[in-house]
Amino acid sequence: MKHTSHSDKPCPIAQTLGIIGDNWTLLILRNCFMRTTRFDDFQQQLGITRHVLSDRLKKLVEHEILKKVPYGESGRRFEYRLTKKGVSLSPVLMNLASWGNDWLFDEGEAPIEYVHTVCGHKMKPIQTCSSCGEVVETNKVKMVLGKALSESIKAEPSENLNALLGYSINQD
Amino acid sequence: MKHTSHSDKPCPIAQTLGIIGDNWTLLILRNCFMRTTRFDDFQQQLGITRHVLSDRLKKLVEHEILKKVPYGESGRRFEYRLTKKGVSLSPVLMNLASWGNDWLFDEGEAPIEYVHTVCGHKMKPIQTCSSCGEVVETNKVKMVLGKALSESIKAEPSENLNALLGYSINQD
DNA sequence: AGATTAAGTTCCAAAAAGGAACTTGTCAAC
DNA sequence: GTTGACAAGTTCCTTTTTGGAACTTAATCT
Repeated sequence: MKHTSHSDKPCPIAQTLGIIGDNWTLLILRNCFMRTTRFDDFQQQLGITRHVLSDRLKKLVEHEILKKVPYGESGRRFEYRLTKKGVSLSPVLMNLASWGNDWLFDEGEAPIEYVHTVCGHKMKPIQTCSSCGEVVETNKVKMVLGKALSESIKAEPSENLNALLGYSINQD
Repeated sequence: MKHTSHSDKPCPIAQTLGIIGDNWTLLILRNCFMRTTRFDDFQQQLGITRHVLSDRLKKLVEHEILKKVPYGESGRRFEYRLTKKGVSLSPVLMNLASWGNDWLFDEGEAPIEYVHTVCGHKMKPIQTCSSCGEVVETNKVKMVLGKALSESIKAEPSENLNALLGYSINQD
């Protein structure tokens, strides 16, 4: 009935996708990271319709991923700027880019690459564990229920319990 | 005119989002990582309509993110399983989950957490540099044009060159 | 003053998603 | 050997969301 926003589910992935998981928002954010700040610039660079752009920017501002900053004397023109919350989406974008480079382009033909300015070399993002610092392999990670969700499950046992227990990776 | 797929742009983020960047695909993949393999299970767990689910699974199989494996005697029933290409999307999902945990829930109330089974502790994914191994801060990364894109830019200078030069991060 | 720019709105047609029932081939039980 | 249930989709119709283009409003440039 109501257009199902994923935001009511108790899953951080679903809720995050409820905010940024549509066809345009992550591209808007990509351009934010590339210093685009103004309405018409987003519109032209992305080829998005003005109506949809307006909606998405509003939503991003509501969720404090962007902030709308007046500029100029009159204060009637605005810049959209990433907040800390917005900047912290950077790993999501970098991993999307890295996956695209790895799987959608030939070796050495990746259209966009990252350079780590600290060491000066080309880089890919590598995931490590915040506890032990080691590189994390996908099949060495388990999902576990946090307090809130495990309580809500106890209160209302659901048929997709299996979807919440953990995961392991299928080969090939 | 044609429904703009982002796939024709020379950007790995846009192309990746052209494949997995719609409202449902990443949730389907989340459930793949949680061992869901069958059509009806996806449908019930996600509450997605069968038609859309069918489309999305087809697309994921075409892009070799999932493979469709017959099972049972008749071979007329199928499992959808992650390929290597699909499994390598794991960092994207983990970072979405980690961002959601950090920003959408209170301390200690995160509904789903990760445990690194090597060290046995709760973990968040931390990005490090594939060259020097150090932790990567967002504002210490620069985007650079790869060969293919810089050639294509030379051939056809575009008004959004600025969108391709690099980025730095806005504070707050 | 007149033209241009910025940031949106409004309106209509086209595309995509939601909802529910229907199909097709298998298996298992009566 | 007919009935019922199941798995994996399709089909059909309605509602929502996009796309495309023009219009608005106020401020700014020339």
